[in-house]
Amino acid sequence: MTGAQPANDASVDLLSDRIRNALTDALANGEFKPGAALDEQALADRYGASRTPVREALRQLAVAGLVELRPRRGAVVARITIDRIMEMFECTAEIEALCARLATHRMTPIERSNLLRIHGQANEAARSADVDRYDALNRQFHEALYYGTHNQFLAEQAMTIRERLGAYRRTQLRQVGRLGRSIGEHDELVLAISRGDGEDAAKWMRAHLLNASSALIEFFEDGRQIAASDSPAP
Amino acid sequence: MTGAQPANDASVDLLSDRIRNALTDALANGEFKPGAALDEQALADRYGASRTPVREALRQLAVAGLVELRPRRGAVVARITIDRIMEMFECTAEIEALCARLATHRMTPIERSNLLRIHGQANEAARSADVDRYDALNRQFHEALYYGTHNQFLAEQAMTIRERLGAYRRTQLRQVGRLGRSIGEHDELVLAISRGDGEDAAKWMRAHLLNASSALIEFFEDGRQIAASDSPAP
DNA sequence: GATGATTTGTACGTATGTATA
DNA sequence: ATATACATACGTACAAATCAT
Repeated sequence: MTGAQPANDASVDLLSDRIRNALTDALANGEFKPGAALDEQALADRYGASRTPVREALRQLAVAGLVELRPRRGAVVARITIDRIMEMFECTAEIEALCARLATHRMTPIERSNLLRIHGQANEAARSADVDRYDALNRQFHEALYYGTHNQFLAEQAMTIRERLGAYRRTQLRQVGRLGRSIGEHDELVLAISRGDGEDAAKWMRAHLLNASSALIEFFEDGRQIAASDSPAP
Repeated sequence: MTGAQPANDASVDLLSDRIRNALTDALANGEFKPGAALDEQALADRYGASRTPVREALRQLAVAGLVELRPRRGAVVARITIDRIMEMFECTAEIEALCARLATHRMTPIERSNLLRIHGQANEAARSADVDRYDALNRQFHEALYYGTHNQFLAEQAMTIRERLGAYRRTQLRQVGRLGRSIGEHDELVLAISRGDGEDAAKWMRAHLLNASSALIEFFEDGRQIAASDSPAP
């Protein structure tokens, strides 16, 4: 569960790569809170390496948008505003809607039946309220649509954005009732695909993700902060 | 002309940043051919620095997809197949179509009139067959649409992809007749936006970029290779 | 296939700029 | 406001792997 970098993923015998992957996972899991300082020496100690590969990993993560690099002032976990999360959700919603539209016409019969199988399993997981299992199947479902576009580049873009939203997506699924509604939206999406109606599939996918977005925003406006703000008192 | 990295673009007093920017430009201009080896020491000499900042720059460019990093075997300019370029063009076409649709409804009057102004200037440049000027205005035109979506994240995504296609886009514009057709397509797009018909604007934008794609493919299938292949004889 | 040359990957040292007392 | 402490940025050194012969 690390990335959509094109090649290079093969041999991960480089320290800097291992550190980058470890940090990516840690960030996606919310292990480091937004705004938290990422001290090079501390990370070097944590991974039993010198500062050099840590620095390289941090620079790479900065390009991917996961950490913020302030020249000569160190790296912090990317601080993110609610507005930006909303922007990211809208972007995801539109790109995944696009994937749904293209995949509707391009999936092979095998891919289509695979999608249905995943959807069925997700339904079961939802009935037994197994959030973690549903989360995993949900990801599989969306990834099946990415690759169903038969456009590898687009699929990578979609994956990358989805990964960046990962930490926020999970909180949202745990809201009461959200899981059931999510399944319902998938139902409609799958029906539209089966009908071969790409535009309608896109519409349902967009609605699905915008609903998830709304759920998240409500959740946060119920008093919680997103970033552990460290800005000084005015 | 450097990038869509969120923050950090402010103070470029870091050597690694300057080198990264210089390399980005060099790559976009086709100064280094795909598949060409990027020797760390050679680049360090070229930029009057040590290998350390060069390495950091290369790692960053690898995340952005501009160079390919083979562990312990050095970095090469990202090799790209025609299929992948087609995928990238389709992805750009769809994402820019999306931008056009959103921008149609979201641009402020000022942004709209600015778009029209740029379009007018591009028309002039096209009439005088000033390809370089047209190229610059064309970029402004598309960027105006990105930011017209009022979704900063989406705009950054669009910019990043556009940059990655930069080196290939230019060759395509120099084909006979392509420039005139490009203007005609912009005309229709601008009309649709003025009418407030977002769906139609999206349609024209998609067509515009897919045409550019076709032009490029024909160009390459006329005997030219994309990557200076260095694979060994079979 | 073995050996030498070249280049990468990592560690470490030092200077410069930033934060803090 | 000045000085001290500290983290970063860059350079250099060396080990290990790749390549060329």
